[in-house]
Amino acid sequence: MVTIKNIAKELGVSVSTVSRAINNHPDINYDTKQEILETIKRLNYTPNALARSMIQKKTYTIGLMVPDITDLYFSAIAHDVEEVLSEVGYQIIYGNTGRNPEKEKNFLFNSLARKMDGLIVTPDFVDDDMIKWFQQIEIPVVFLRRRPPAELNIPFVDVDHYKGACQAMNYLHSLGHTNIGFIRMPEYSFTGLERYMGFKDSQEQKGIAPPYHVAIAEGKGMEDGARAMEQLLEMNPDLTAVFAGNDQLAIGAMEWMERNGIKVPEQISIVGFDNLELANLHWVQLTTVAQPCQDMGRKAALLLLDMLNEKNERPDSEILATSLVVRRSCKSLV
Amino acid sequence: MVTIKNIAKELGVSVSTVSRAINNHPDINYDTKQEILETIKRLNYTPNALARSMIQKKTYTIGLMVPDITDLYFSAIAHDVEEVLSEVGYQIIYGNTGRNPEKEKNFLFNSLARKMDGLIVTPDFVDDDMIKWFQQIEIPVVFLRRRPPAELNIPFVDVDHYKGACQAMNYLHSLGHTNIGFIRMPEYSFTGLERYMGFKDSQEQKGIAPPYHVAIAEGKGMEDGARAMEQLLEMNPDLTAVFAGNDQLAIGAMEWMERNGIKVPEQISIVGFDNLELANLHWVQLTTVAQPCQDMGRKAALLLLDMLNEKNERPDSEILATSLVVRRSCKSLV
DNA sequence: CTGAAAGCGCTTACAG
DNA sequence: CTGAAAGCGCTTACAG
Repeated sequence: MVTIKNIAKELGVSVSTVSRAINNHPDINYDTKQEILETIKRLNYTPNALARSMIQKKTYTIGLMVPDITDLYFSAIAHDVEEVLSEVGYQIIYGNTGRNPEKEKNFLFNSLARKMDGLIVTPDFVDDDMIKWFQQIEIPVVFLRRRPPAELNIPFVDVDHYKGACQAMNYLHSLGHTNIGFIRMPEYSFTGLERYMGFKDSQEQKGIAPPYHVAIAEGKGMEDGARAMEQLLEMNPDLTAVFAGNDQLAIGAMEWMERNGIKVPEQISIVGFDNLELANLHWVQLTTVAQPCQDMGRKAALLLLDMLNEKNERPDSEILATSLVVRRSCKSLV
Repeated sequence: MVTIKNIAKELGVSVSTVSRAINNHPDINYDTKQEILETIKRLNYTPNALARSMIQKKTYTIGLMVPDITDLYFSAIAHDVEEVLSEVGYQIIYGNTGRNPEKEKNFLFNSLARKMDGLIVTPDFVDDDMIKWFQQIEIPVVFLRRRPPAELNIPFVDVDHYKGACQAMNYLHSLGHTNIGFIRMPEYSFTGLERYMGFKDSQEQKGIAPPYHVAIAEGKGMEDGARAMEQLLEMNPDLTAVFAGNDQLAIGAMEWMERNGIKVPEQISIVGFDNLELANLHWVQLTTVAQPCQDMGRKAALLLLDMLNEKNERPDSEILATSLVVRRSCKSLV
């Protein structure tokens, strides 16, 4: 492997001089620099980023920890984070936790050992130890789609799931629905919880008394939505509308209804959340709550950059607003 | 920042001893080791992976370069690659090229500077310079979804797109279709080209004379499929079947037909490629060619591991077989 | 079992 | 403008 030493020896100069040529240092003779640059090219020399990082205390690597890169949401985020950060010379070390606490810890601990410059993370298990850990580390961190606990002074970027759910419920209420079922995402899902709170509080504020009919889906996929829909109708055959925690669940529910001869929206109205491309399919035309999926990764990366550049040590968090996309899955009762 | 020196000083031992404790070296007194380990915990010391890598010539990082992480296919790959490799201590440095030659080169060059241990890549621009580059580098590389040019002795993992397309065409032929249109993915797509070759050769072998009616889509999305479908019917109003380069294009075409009162499969049969979850939607029920999406990332990671462990310097490439999934989008003419 | 020393490939004052 | 030297935080023979 060719090193800075080889280049120096080849030309009979010192390694300092070679280093200066590489790093565009002003204190170097023009001709010497040209010669060095040429030799570098000829010998196919690549500076060792590790050695450089050791001295400069900067690795130009950012850790990106997500629960599931396969989730459309997170792949969009990964795309944008990479786009923004690679533009200014950073590389992304990505970790997929699968919501496994061990993998989460592992990734986070490794980020210290590897001296990453910053972290963009979606942690699912922030216990007391984790909180202490986040308090100790000295590199900038941004939370993505998760709100840090009160003890942690970490900026975050998230969508206002709660308000989004309220938008959906207000719409349903405005159409005259009161007997509304809810298909909730699995309990582990933080966003699922917030959306559920939006559902519950909306019903309460509308003066609708419990019990509220909620089916908790086993997963986030379409089959899970179908099963949940079945449960929902078993416990409450009279419901006129369903609010599903995400589009996939909603579409699964629609499929189940289609198979069982229940007409949407004539017999049952349905609203989803996410506004996936799917929701706009001709056969689906699902009314749903859109979240600004494109912006999240970009915003998180920009926040982190501000912190890295010390422009802003503790930038403000961003809570992105949702918007209701009305299509053809709801019927008015009034 | 606490270093191995601090630990050593704290206990009045040498750094060598501390190092031995950390690395489970046998030549160390049991009690000393316990003391050191305890101090490490107390002082919250994390070994510097950069310093270690410099000496050991091993970074435990793998580069993963994909054109678009947002593509379902690549996010599944990224998921599996991470799963397999993180299990044995590697971390993934991920790069998204967006099919931009500059970004591709950048990522590849950086992988040398950062001393990555291996590379799993999907390059779109392998010109002569790139070929030379791949020949020079000394780390193991696996191509994913791309066949390396003949000069390059690099193993790859890919799906047999050509045969898959032939499967689809054979099916259509067996149903009596001969006037078949093809919706081709954009020209930049390598997989699109292979699938197109499968279409063309199948028609030829069936003894069907040109011209073959092909619409090249502008993108890979549903709207692109819709537009292509329109073009296809303009140039050939009599076609009885359409083979689309991927499911999204196929579904876009179906939507367009639905909007224009053309019944699938009564008037026009359609076959897709990929077997996305979408294809199984109740309203879609698209007959399509399934590719073993889960296996690719895993297989590529396993190949790379073999090379990293020097079990096998040049393992065999893997060409994964597709399978036809018959649903309800094709009608028999015989 | 332990420590002193060399060295990984660089950068950065410092002296000239 | 240039070079010698120290040092980043480790590991690894080598000697004892």
